Amino acid sequence: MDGLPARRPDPRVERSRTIIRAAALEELAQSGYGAFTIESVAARAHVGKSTIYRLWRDKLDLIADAFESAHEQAVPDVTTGTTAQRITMLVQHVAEVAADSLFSRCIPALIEGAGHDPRLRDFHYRYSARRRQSLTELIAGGIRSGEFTASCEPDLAAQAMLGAIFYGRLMSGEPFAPSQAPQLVAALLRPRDASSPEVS
Amino acid sequence: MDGLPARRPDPRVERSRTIIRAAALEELAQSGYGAFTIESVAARAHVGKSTIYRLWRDKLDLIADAFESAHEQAVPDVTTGTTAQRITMLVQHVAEVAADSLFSRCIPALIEGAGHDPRLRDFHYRYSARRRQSLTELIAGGIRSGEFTASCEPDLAAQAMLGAIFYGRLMSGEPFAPSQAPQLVAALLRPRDASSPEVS
DNA sequence: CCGCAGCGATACGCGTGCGTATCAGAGATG
DNA sequence: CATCTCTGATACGCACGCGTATCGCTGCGG
Repeated sequence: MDGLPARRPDPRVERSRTIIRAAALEELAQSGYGAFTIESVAARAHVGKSTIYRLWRDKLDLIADAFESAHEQAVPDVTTGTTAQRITMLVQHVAEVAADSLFSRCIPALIEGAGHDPRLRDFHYRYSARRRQSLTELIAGGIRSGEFTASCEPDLAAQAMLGAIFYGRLMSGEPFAPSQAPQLVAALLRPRDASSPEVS
Repeated sequence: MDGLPARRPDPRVERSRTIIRAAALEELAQSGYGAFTIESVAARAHVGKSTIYRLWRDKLDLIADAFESAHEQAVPDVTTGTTAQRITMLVQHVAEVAADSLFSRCIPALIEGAGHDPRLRDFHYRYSARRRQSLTELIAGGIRSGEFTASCEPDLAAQAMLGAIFYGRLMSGEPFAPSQAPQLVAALLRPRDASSPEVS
């Protein structure tokens, strides 16, 4: 039915998409959601405004797409070591990303945007939930296997770990130091054998 | 030196200030920082735009002042019970405020605004730091007095408790349930005598 | 090497919010 | 009751950003 000649895709299109998405994220990081403008993105990307409107319907569409593309910084699956070690590494990884990455600098914008656009809200909640769930499952697994005893529900422990990280990021000038991760994890998981470590 | 007749202050002025500050906070909660407009506030407060500009220099001045006035919801000084109980009550209080209060609904706006205006940033950081510090001191006191053993540095424990609360508020649809507060506190503080409570 | 798709630049109409100015009337003062 | 401050309404000029349209040019595909 399609008598179309099936022309090869022009490489310029994908190149534009990539450049513009990156510029959009930088703009979100710097200006936030409210002050985000298509014109700033165009200037930052050294691109004509029309190119942006050719590739995305509107401002919101670009923002949502930029976030979704940034999502690809997937959490690396740590599969070596004891469960406690794997948990520590996961927490440490999240702390590092939160401390310094383009995506993390966009989180304030994402929070603000989530209050305005359902599509952003869905993305934000889903993304956060996924990160939290994988940590929860790791903790639950460690408890099931008897490696340690949790001092509270796995999900609550996960929330405390992630919360500590983001509290530093969002509510104070000093981000959470990744080096504190082991201490934080140890505080919430009690090895079955060893006695509790004392802190003077 | 002042030959001024010292006229009594017109009550309408303070009344306007109060009404407009409240409307500004509601506007921040609903629209966020970026979409905040003086004209919306005026409409919401059933007040002329000129009245607002007569009492505040500009948009930022109003926002900063509205936040500072909301700050007055001071944390009640809990002074009864064991230190652990006082900590639990404090955490529970923060959780309740975070779950549902006008001020807490403004936090996304505050975070966004902190990225743009130094005055808002100072307020935000100072306010958060104060809350965190009072919790830290409470924990440190309980450790010093030998009531319990912390499983980590007091400040880190405080960060985990507050973080868990705000993670629920900002990063997922479900706010932190205040009923989880005792479990969270217990997980991070170990009574010196009793054996650790097990969670199946 | 031809033809066309994608490109940057530019200009446009529109809406919106800023911060200012003006003005008549309501309400507090004394 | 006379006075004068504060108030809400309204209009203004300005700047900015949206989303659209147009136009030559560039560089890719065939």
